[in-house]
Amino acid sequence: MSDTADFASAPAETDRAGSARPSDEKMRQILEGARRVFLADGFDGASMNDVARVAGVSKGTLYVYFQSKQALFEALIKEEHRRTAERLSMFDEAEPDVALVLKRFGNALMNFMLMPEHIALVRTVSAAAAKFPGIGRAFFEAGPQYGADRLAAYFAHQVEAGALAIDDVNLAAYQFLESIQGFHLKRMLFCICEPPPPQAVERAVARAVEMFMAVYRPKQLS
Amino acid sequence: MSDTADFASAPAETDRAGSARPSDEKMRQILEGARRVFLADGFDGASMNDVARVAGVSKGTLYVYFQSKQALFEALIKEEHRRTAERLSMFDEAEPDVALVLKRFGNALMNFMLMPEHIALVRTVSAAAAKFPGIGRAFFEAGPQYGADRLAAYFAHQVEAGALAIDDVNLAAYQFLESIQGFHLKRMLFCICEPPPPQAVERAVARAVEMFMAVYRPKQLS
Amino acid sequence: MSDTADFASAPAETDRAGSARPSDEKMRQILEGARRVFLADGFDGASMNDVARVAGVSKGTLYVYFQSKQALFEALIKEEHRRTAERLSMFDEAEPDVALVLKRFGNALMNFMLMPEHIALVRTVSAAAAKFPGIGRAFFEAGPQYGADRLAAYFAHQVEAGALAIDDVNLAAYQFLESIQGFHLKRMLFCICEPPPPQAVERAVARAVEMFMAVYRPKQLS
Amino acid sequence: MSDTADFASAPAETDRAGSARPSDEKMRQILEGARRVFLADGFDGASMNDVARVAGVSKGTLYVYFQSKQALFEALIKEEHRRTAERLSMFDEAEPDVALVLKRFGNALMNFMLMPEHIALVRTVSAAAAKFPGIGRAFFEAGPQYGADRLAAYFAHQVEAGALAIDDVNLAAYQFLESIQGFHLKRMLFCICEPPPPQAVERAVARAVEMFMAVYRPKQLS
DNA sequence: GATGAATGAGCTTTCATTCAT
DNA sequence: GATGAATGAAAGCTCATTCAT
Repeated sequence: MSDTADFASAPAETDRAGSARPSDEKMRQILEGARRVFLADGFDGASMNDVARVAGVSKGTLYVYFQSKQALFEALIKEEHRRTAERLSMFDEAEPDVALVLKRFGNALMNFMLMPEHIALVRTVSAAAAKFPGIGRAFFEAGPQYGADRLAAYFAHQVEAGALAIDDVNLAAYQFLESIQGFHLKRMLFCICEPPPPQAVERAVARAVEMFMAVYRPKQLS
Repeated sequence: MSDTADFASAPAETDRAGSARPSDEKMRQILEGARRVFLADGFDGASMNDVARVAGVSKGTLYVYFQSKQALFEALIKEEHRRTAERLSMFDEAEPDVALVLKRFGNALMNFMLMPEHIALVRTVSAAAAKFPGIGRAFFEAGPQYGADRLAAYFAHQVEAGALAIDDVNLAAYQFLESIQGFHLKRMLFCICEPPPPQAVERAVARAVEMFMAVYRPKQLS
Repeated sequence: MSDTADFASAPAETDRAGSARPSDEKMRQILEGARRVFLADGFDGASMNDVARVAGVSKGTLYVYFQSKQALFEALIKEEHRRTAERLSMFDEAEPDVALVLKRFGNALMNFMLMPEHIALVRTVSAAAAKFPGIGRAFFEAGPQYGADRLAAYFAHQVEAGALAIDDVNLAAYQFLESIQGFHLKRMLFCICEPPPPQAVERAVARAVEMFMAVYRPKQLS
Repeated sequence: MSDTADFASAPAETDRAGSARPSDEKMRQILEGARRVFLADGFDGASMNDVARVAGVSKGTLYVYFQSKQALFEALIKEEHRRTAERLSMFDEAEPDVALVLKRFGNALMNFMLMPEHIALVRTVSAAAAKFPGIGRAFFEAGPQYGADRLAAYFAHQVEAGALAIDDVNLAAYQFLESIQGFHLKRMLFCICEPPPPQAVERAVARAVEMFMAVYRPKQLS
């Protein structure tokens, strides 16, 4: 999926029954330290010294687990992809009220995306994308694209069931996603403010759903 | 407007007859060099050495015009704000076809925002926003917010004229802006691809306008 | 013989029936790895990591057999002394044609000394001699000096037998040895070229023998 | 003549009337520091930290004058070549006593070659030759080869003048040079001892000249 | 005995910044 | 005003060595 090396320098994993070997523990410490430092300072701004200190290991140990700063960064971003993708919840296909499903989904998505940690990730990855295109691409595919694909699939089901009237489900998915996120996400990306109050988010989602339903609600029932 | 120093160290401008004095020339060279280097490498990734070389001046000269790397960066970003704001064209209030105005505006906006240079600016600023909040805020205000305000004002006029039916013109402005940009901008931010072909952009704009008009076209005709 | 530690940390050798015990095997592996790495990279340029990898043992094992990098290096050089000394073949005392004996010896010596491996050893030892005088001395005694002593002893026999007329056999031995080696050895030491073709070596030896015989052939027979 | 870069990173030399610009002074300091440190510790054993300290400049300054450790080392060795070649004195073509000329030359050569500094240079260069073949080659050409060429030219003149009978002047030159140097040079290379007492050197030279004259003195007197 | 994870000092190199000219 | 030589702190990374298993 990506053009970058994959944990290449990690100590060989013997994979015995999932027991936490010392190296697993160190690996977790290192990635956690890297997460804190890289997301706060960006790739160029972070120093391996800081990573080591925050992770609570020696500088040398970092290089036992990862070949280079870049390799550690890439491993971290991949780890974050995984988490990101896992956070995208399922849609309740059984629920007949499509607007309700979209509202729930939209709110969950926003609560996740506006977390300072996620904002930091977006910032860091987009900045790094100029240097490491593979990282940007992998993140996009695991994040925005993956989410849009899932939503489009949901739309396709609902269209089949007669609950929505959409000619291009992919386009509709992107339209919906962008219309909820855009405003608050941009504000936070550029560091305008603290996360907005929940009501503000809910209102933004509600308006986006209204707009969406106004356009894509089946017309023929009337 | 911003909490950061303002060209503080630039040589006093005596502004005689608008003729290009040597220091103006140097200043322009430096900012041009800074633009090339900072936008390519980010704040942390850029070195003053590179800036000096690309600008064609000595390293010492940089510090004659700007107190520090940070001051130079801030001056650069402010310069870019100015250009950005200037690019946001006026709306043709006289044109009765609102959809046509929106299409023209949307296309012009996208052509500008998807330029690799602008993408680099967005990346650089959002990354820097974690370190220099003032810079992020200033950019947001001069860019996205300024554009949204102008669009909202246009909407307000059209509502007054009966050409649109919008209760919250600010929200409508953001909805419109995000629904055009989101998809392609994100793809480029994460380095997915070259600028999309003009047709793709036109199609995205057309769809956004359709959606917008479906929701906000005055209903009284029925 | 030398002022440096002597295999101090090697596992005690119980020497049972000469069978290859595991530790003997490891020891051989380690010394072979050390030989490859130290002769290629020099003492400072070599890393224990590389030695371990090339030897096919773990880094820790190195320190089971040798106290330190320096101790391993010294052990290696001593091992090489032994091989070097063993290579210096006997002289055929029975052969009446002294010139023939010298030619054979000279050719054998040169073939050995110009082997890339031996050149690497000379380079490495002479460089290390500044840091570890004992190593340089031991090598000199086991190599050049040992060879000269053997040759001088042969000369003494021939003088006694009336086949040569030499007043200072030691000096004569050094003169002979240097006049064969010098040119080609220096060229290879300074990396001028691949080993010279056998004919070139044979010619150099022949000339040296001629010169030697011209000076030291007994004059009174005529 | 060599395949390595030539003072590439040194500040541009404006070469005005040989006046000592500040950078010339620093350059000399740096090369002097490098000489002390590299010749004492070898290329790998030396650290740029030590060079800076001994030279009395900051570490950063080293990199203003030389791109890298390797570049500094190469510049140093080239500087030493120059000195070496300059030390090889002319032969007194007018002196009719060839043996006397050879003795004087031999003694001067040995006094130079056995200086601890020169020994250190030989060690360092031969060790470095494995890593940087260009350096070894350049040194060989500027040193041993250059000297042998000069001596061969002198021989050619004397042959023409009837003072010597030599068929291969090149070979004769190498034979002579090696037979004086070999013994003492090797002893010092392998760190056997302090420089030998002058008498020992004179004796070695005298014997070499005797041997040489025995072989190459014109035979037509009989 | 053998391992390899872990260390911290030290390596080469870069960088933002200063200052005499 | 403009320069570029000089700096020292800090960067990424390597290494000889140790120690629990």
